Amino acid sequence: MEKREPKIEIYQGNALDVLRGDIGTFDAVITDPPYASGATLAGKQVPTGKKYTDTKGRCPFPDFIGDGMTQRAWAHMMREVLEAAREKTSPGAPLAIFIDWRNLPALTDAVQWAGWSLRGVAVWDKITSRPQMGRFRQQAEFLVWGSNGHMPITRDVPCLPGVFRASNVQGAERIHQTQKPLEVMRQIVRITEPGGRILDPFAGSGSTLAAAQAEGFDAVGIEIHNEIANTAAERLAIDCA
Amino acid sequence: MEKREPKIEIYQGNALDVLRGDIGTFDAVITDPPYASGATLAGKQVPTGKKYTDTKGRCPFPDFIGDGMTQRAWAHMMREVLEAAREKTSPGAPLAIFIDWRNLPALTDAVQWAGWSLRGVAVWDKITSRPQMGRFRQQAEFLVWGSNGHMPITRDVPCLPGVFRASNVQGAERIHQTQKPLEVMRQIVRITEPGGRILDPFAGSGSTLAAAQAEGFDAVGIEIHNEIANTAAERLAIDCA
DNA sequence: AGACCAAGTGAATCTGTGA
DNA sequence: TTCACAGATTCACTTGGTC
Repeated sequence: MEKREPKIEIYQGNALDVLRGDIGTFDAVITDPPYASGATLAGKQVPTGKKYTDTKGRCPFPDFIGDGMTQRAWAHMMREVLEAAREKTSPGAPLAIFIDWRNLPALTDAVQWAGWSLRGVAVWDKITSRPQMGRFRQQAEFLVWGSNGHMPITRDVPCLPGVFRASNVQGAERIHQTQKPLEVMRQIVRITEPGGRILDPFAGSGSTLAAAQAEGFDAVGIEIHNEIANTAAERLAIDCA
Repeated sequence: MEKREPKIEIYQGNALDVLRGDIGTFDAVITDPPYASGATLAGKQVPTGKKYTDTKGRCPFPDFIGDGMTQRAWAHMMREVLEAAREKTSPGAPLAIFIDWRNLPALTDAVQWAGWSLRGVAVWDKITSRPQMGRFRQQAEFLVWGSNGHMPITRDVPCLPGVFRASNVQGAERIHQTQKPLEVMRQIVRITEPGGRILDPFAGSGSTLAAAQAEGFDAVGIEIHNEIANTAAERLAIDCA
């Protein structure tokens, strides 16, 4: 059998608006949303430009939209997007969402409110991170995952790891602040059944899409920020819709 | 300077009752509570003996009390115990609690309701676990940690890892179903300032106490189950109060 | 090398209740 | 009595490590 080239698409726009349009159905939802990490407590939001700066105060990346929300507003937004996504998703399809420890409880709530079955929390071990005297390192990010209702174990998908060990993307490879390593994303997209079509409603630099491409899945990304969407399209050598 | 032998104590009884008595003050709270993981949904409680069996249906360890509660009741119990513990704890003292992914959101709530400042989530990577086709392995447990109010970074404590990789305790070493590896516990108790006194309100097999002993901290454990308390006391070569 | 094991899980089967 | 449904019980099972 001849190998078909996977079809990868990016839409520039708001996830909810795009999901309300005619974009077909999906067999997996895999994403890395903005984290609202400046806003664990109301009134403590930090402008994004101040947070992701290097030691000299430079911030080489565009701000995200969504970061800087309060956790309440963020959870509400996530629930709406996840619900809209679920409505375009086949029964039993998997869901996988990256999150940090601060927003993990809010996200597990949002996932369940949106009608997904919560099934577990996997871990990305970044191996290194900024050390802090007298504390445990902030060395891991989390992958909350679940399914659209009942998920039979007879799907044509192997057993996948529960901890991914990989260093952060650094140097010229890195085109987005919170970019996930391709080797990690390639393992994660394999939760999709062969031939499946993946949705990433917060596509960012397009790591999910690149992994889908590498593993032979069709994929659709949505990215609200124009500049980031164009960078991702360039990386994937496709046009941005 | 001569090295003093650390003082390790175990009380057999209910954590709340013992904490209301005269047991002095503490410089850290480190524990591994029952997870109530059979009861994520009300009405779905599984008797402990049925859950942690091997492939032949054997279960060589006694049940724990607390497992099999609904998540609501469990969260309420945790809040009460953590609040009572905090009242016996010095300002800025660290808190560290093991939990699985099901109860992590409920626990972060309980920690905050009990007046502790939530500071992070570390990870124990168990390396192996039961595989399941088409899923991410359930390969990690979590360590929710925080402090009793403001926690200065000038404490005399080094930088500690955010991910602990260690295999489960197996064979004759294992005296409790859910025993944590000593090498992991030794790293965790080091969150305590030198010379500090550690409280474990759910002592179980006494891994926290053994680690405290090995690292030179005083420690007090509370264990409700008589048989388990005696086994722990034996392991630590002390008497059970 | 080989046996054994995993803070389990899903599917199939059995049991009990109410219409 | 039969059927529908929910809850409870039983059982088969998977990978990679450790002993």
